Amino acid sequence: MTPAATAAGIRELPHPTRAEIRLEGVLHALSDPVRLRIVRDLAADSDALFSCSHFDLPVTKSTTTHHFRVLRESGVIRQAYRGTAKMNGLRRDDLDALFPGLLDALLAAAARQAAAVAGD
Amino acid sequence: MTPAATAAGIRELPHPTRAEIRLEGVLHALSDPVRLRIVRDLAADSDALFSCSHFDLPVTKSTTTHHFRVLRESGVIRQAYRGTAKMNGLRRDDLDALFPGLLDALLAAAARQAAAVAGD
DNA sequence: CTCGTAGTACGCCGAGTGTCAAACTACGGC
DNA sequence: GCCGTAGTTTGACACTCGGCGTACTACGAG
Repeated sequence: MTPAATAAGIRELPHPTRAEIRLEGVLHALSDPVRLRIVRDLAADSDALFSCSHFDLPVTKSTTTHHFRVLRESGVIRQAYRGTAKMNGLRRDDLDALFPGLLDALLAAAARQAAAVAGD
Repeated sequence: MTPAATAAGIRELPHPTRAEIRLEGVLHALSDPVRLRIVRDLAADSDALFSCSHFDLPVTKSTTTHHFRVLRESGVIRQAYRGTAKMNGLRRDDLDALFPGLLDALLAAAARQAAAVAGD
């Protein structure tokens, strides 16, 4: 069925506005290893947009969809359809405006921890 | 009973070592409004230690205990007994060493959001 | 039109979370 | 020794989360 979906043929994805982004939500979204990894990959190429299938995640498609949804609903990423693919991009501008320095500190911390674990 | 507790009369609280602190755990600990508030209060007076009862939290004592435990086990705070009271302090040195700039960015973000909500 | 690929939706499950009340332990003061 | 205060523990509850499979809906290629 998907009631309001087939109406115009355009599935609008609900994104929180910048003002609606909650710090707790962002932290919760980033407290999952899979999602943290997605964000790190996304941040590595801030300009480029990646499709969901680009990521080599250790979970199934439905779980992937779930994680991307959490990231989108918490305001961390932005999603847009392009053909059958769905492109994902970091909302760096919004996050930097709301919480200056937070994203960079977070990414640096994640990179640092990844390096520590690797060299363990 | 509390087996190894009454032995010496000193209840040692298990803290993760600096190397054991995981970024995901810290983010998860801070993704709860109650715990984020505790950390903010703690950070306001980094030198001072506060007892659990010092905080005016909208939850019962047992829930408070639970939140403090999550914070301690994730490596965010350090706890020590002093008489019947349990003093709580931020592990700022460890966190700054592990994730430079993260705590400051987090606290600034929390303060910024609190101000935005207040002026809503 | 048909088919394949990309992603979604739904339901299910086990595990974990936040909350509470109630019973308990520990310490200090009387 | 007794009592009150501070905090813990336990068990219960509703809820959420992360994971899965399956069935489904788009869109593009042929």
